[in-house]
Amino acid sequence: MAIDHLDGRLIVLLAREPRIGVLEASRRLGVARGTVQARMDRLQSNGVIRGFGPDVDPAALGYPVTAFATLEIKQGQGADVRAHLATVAEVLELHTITGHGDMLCRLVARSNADLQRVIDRVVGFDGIVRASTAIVMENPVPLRIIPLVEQASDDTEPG
Amino acid sequence: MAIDHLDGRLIVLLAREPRIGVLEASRRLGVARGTVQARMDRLQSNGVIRGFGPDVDPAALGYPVTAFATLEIKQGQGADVRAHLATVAEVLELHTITGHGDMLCRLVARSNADLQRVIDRVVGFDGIVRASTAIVMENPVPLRIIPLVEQASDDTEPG
DNA sequence: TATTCGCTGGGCAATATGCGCAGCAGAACA
DNA sequence: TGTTCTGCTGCGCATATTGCCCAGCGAATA
Repeated sequence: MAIDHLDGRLIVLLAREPRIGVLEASRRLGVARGTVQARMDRLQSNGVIRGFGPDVDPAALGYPVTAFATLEIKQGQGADVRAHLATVAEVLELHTITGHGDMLCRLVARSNADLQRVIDRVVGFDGIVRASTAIVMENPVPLRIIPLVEQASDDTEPG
Repeated sequence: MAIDHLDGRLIVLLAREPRIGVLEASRRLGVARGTVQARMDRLQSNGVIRGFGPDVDPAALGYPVTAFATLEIKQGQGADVRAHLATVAEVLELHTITGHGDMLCRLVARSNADLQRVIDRVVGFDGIVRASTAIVMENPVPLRIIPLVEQASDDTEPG
């Protein structure tokens, strides 16, 4: 479950040079090829590494606007709302949360005007009582995981 | 900029079988190897595909708790706050959003109790006036991009 | 009509992969 | 103290893939 320092270095290396081969990775890390192979297998069957899916930029696809919407759901309609939102391609992720509002979702749109269409599509569903939207202006820290990986691997093996 | 249907199929294929080679991809798509190579190069230099970084699961690293925090920032302290949050490994992403100079960030923690430590760390900074946190309970739609890719490629080439 | 562009299909040397193997050091354990 | 695991090493081999070249060809374009 926990990762050691070699795992951490391997993940960082993979993040930096994603299309690197096992052999080259073993050279960079200074370990045997079989070791890298075994570590990668373990990390993947552990679920630490879910996959190596291509990291697609919505903006480059023509969806440069990102927003977060907090949704208030009618009692007992949760499952229907989830199913509805799953069918909307512009809904990139959906969470159920504590506190004010019941769900939080990340939306993308082709423009600010187009965002209105997306929101209408999202909230145009019976179970949704109210939606409150915040448009993203800047993204000073894009989604990242490497610092956490380094922290986790340092926790395990301080050397 | 826009992607055609072949690009879409290629991205979907890469998403489904990430460690696939160029040759195998060309066989699956029924096109020449050079074509796949050229498309991949183009998608990457376009910025449509940012990379193939390993998709690491924070939960498997020992951080199963996710939360979103909305921050209220003291006027003119934005840059300092951004720099501060960038140093906190548990801050996985940070956005500035519309409203009153506010920010939205995604946090992870080792437990609900540990989340308190993270929040203290986040808000224990001069420029932050107030923080409101929503803990994620379920994640019905994990971060995804494939439906949007399919939509974008269908827009371009309906056939 | 001439040109450009993207795709095809082939060939080539160099490289990487998947796989198996034995040896070895350290840790756990009786 | 001796035994058993476990993980890493370093090696070899057959096969598959890569990176790079080329000429031809059809469609769109000037």
